Amino acid sequence: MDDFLKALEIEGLTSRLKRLSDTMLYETKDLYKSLDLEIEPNWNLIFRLLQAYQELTIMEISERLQLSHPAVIKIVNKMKKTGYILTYSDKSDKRKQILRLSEKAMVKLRDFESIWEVQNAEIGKLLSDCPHFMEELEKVETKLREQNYKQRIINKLNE
Amino acid sequence: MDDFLKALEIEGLTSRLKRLSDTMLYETKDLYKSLDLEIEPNWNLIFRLLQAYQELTIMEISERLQLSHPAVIKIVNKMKKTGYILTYSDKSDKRKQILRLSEKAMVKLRDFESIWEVQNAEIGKLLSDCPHFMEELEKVETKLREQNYKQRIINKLNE
DNA sequence: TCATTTTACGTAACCAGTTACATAAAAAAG
DNA sequence: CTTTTTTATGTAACTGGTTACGTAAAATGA
Repeated sequence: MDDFLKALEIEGLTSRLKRLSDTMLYETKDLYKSLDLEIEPNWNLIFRLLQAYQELTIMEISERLQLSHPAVIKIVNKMKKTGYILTYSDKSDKRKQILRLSEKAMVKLRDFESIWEVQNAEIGKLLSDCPHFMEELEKVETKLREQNYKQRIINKLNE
Repeated sequence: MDDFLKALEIEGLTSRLKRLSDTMLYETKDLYKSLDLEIEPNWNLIFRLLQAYQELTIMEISERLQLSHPAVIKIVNKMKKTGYILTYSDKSDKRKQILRLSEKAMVKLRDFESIWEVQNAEIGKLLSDCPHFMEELEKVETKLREQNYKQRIINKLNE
């Protein structure tokens, strides 16, 4: 079966990126379910952040991951429900909720680290004959950070 | 602001792909809204398919785009509501719904083609110093088609 | 020809994101 | 001080995907 998105060349690119990212997401969910791991795809990001910084607020996570704050709230609420994250409110700024990893999280991390390692190795293999992929992805991200996609199109239309 | 996902290297890749694909999706929606165009991101895929094949069923679209059939039904229902798609049921197989572009779609397509052209040119520019991106993306897709991501991990764990 | 299996479509419930809006606390400005 | 603006968080409604399940028609096979 030929891939119509590929045949569209440039016009199919964003849909292919979405397809790839959705595939990774749903297969990873399925993987964790099969292995009976109490974790979701992308929770690793929060674990990694809190490993690196110990304590962070919702907004700090939101900025560092470049995710909207409601998205972070949703992830964090689930991780609180499973007992991986503890929160308390900042004494000097009562608006802020300070997040840190629980003892349970520290213990579970050992299991999680080993599966993440396998996943990373497999992704490495998928990229084994793609030596420019990461670097070129970064170039695209950088360009879009300098000027966003929508604005690029608007400017072009006004030329 | 440094990008934490980038710092995660391989481990941040799938989240970066999701972030990029979400960004393109939401900015494109926003773009069409600003321009008052009665179209959604990814409707172009259906337009292109029906331009190429004139008539297709839900399942044929689903296979060619590698999207689940409920996803196709949702897109197509919206496009029917805006009057771009006409349907009738196959005489010789009453299960099948045959889809084709309406006259309205053919007229609107002229406007849409011109904005898609600008979008494609801009994406081309984003990729201008990424000569391997499309080709390497395809390599990854091919590998995942040969054996899916989940199975790769499972196999590795059983080694 | 009739029972069984497969296929096409549809619906429901879920998921991970978004934007838009509300509220309360902190910071800035008068 | 007090008013105004900004910031941190939370909630609601929406979006474009998914899987799971149901149903009717077609194809298969005994």
